[in-house]
Amino acid sequence: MKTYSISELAAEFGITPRAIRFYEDEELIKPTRHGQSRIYSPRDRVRLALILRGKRVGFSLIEIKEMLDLYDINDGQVTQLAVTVRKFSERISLLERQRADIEHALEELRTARARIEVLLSEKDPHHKAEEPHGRLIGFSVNSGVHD
Amino acid sequence: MKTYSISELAAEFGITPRAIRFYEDEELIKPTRHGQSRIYSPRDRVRLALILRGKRVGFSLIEIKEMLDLYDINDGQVTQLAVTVRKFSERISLLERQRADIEHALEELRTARARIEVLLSEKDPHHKAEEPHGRLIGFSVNSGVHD
DNA sequence: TTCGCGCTTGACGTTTACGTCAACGGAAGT
DNA sequence: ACTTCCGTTGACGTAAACGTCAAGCGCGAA
Repeated sequence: MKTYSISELAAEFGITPRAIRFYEDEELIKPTRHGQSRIYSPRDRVRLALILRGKRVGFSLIEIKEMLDLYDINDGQVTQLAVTVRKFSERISLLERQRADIEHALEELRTARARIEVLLSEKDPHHKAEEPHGRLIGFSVNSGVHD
Repeated sequence: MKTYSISELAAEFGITPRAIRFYEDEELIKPTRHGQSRIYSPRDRVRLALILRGKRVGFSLIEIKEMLDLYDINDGQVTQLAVTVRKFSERISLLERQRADIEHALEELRTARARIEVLLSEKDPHHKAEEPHGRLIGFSVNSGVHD
């Protein structure tokens, strides 16, 4: 079975060895050892990928640990399934809101960019542009205020 | 024109006055004053909403400030439009990746929840469940490792 | 054997985004 | 006049997620 050194993984994922060791301190991964050196299995590598993805979607390391533990738990007996379901449901609705936020932000950024590009194309190939007078981007007054 | 007090806005957005003052320290909002007290305009309120949405999608306060400044800049002369476009494009692709990450996470959470619910329904109404032996959720080995 | 390289474990520093007092000020009700 | 709010400005504390040394170990090449 293939193994990895800490710096290999660090390079592959674009992080530092320090970060990986930190994840170990926080008990998110437990590589084996060869003497003193850490040896990472493919499974460790997958966990690392999951950790990073978790981070990208805004989870804290503690939350990520909890979720990884939930994955692992079911290797043995099934514990507190109801709690697990509740947690997952909470996560899901949180993520759905976040996705909606992102879509809003994307929309605004895209239209803003489009307007700016119009300005640029008016300036560059021909010569002048005088029209745009007020602000470029109107705030959408109802943007994100909770219900 | 309607105005708001700091605690009004704090209550409306579910944050503390301290947080709002902090945003002012960091120059993300500049309310007017009546004596010592801060007076917030509808525009300030919108900015606050944008700040919070920015946070929800993972921007730092500094990044949010930059973006708000970009919105404002165009009230006067048009500065460094090309730079603006580039920044916006970067943001957009970053957000798109983040959205993809979220959709991955949502998928996994939903299927995991579904499987757990099956286990629960087998346990509760009738009596036993013996089959589930290995782990519940298989890691999708290629999950999020960058290209 | 000595060099350099990669790895190790502390230990302390740093940034972000506020929380948490402390001490004070002005307006409003009784 | 006194208390009660709501607001203010410091100043210090805190949690998360590492960064940044320092000092040392083991191992293969020269």
